Amino acid sequence: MYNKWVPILQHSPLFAEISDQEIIKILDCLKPLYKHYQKGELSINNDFNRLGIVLKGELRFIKEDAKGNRTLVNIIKEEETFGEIETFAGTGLKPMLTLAEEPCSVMYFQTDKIIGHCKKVCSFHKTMLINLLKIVAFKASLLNRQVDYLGMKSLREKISTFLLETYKQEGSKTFILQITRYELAEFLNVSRPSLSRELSNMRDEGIIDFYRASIRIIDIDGLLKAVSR
Amino acid sequence: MYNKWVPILQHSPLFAEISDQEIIKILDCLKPLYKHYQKGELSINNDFNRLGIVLKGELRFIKEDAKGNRTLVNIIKEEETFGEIETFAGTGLKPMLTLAEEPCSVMYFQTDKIIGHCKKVCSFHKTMLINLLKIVAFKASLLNRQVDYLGMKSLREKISTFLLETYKQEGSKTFILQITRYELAEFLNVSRPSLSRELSNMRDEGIIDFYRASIRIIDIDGLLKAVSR
DNA sequence: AAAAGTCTGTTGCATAAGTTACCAAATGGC
DNA sequence: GCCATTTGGTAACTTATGCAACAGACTTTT
Repeated sequence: MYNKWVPILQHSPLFAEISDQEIIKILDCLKPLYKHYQKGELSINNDFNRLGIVLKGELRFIKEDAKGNRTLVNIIKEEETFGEIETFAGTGLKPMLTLAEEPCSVMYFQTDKIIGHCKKVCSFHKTMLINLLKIVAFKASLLNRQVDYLGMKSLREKISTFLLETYKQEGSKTFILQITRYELAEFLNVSRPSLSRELSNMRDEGIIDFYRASIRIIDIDGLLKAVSR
Repeated sequence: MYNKWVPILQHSPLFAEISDQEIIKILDCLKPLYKHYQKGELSINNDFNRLGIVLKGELRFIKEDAKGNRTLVNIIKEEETFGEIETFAGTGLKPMLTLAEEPCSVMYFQTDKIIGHCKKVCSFHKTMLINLLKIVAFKASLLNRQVDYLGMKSLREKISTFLLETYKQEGSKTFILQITRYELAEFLNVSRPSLSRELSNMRDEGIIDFYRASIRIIDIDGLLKAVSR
């Protein structure tokens, strides 16, 4: 019954280092729920007491406020998990909307079955816990990074940090950004015109040069100066 | 040798649901390093590949930028752990300074010993992993909350959210804040005068009343209006 | 009780960033 | 090749917030 999904689960970080046979055993043991969302289906996810993994399609998490304004919070794609943090932190959960743009299949694991002290201490169960630990830690480190960015006082500092980070990653002073201005502005939590304005200022000061997505860092020290508050 | 610290470890979330005897077994198995920091000792923590737990005293984590400005990032107290996120996420670590204001004892566990596939799958080892998972998930949920606050566009929204959160928690429209204005301003990532100014505005609008640490919510809808963007 | 220190509110001023709008350059469909 | 759409830069204007400085209320020390 579950076997159909093993080839997909196999590639999920949740089942890293776990063989096909073991995955089947785990599924037999954890008895996950299986849920299918129709194309365009919008549902309220107010039960966060379980760990989800998207098997097929993608699931969009949407926040809706009292006025009915909707904000896209997250997109979970195939093989990715969601709900780990709320589940294991045991903190209050914010009910959210989920939207399936395309048909979407999801498997849900009950928390207490994962965490519960089932006395048969199977080694693959332990591996799964380690995988979960890595997944949650990784998400936490992403949040950490986001907190760092959001906490910066000036737009100049945000931009400089971002460019230095990209530079370090790319290994070259010239690179092509993989995100649009709008996305970058959203990530830095500023408005797009403000971002463009400040980028232009930095260009006028001879710190960087750019044309659309391609950026060239001219004066590294200029960037560093903005970063070291 | 390790036994001395068992009464302290016992109360740490890392060893929740684990008996004294089992703790000793775990220590025997994981062979943690033991380190003592002198009063006032300042060291560079550039080796984040291990999980720390403070046994005695407290350890301050300090960020230092190129210009030498120092910012207090975190204070880890007795029985609390640190370094889990960086350790298990396997992400690049930011070297930080650690400062022991008082004499401070710390135990370090090597990551690979916790995560490594030692074939003896002891049940308490599994419990420890679950505890770790909960700790990291909880820290992630705190980060989540912080991201939410930092991402808000207006100070009014930040204050309103904070007051509504406190109201829900306290169960009364009148309560005493347990933090100073300065600390609240820092948490909301605004300047203290700006915070005071906006609080006063809200008072003038009849939404709240306050005197120093004591706050009274008068118009819940006024708060909600600011929250629902 | 006086003095010193801390916490908080208030004000005026400077400024960074949001907003809106518009245009140009690229991209993609037909 | 042409039109529609997306993406990005710019400018004028408004506004929220930071900053610096001061003053009053409370707290602690002596």
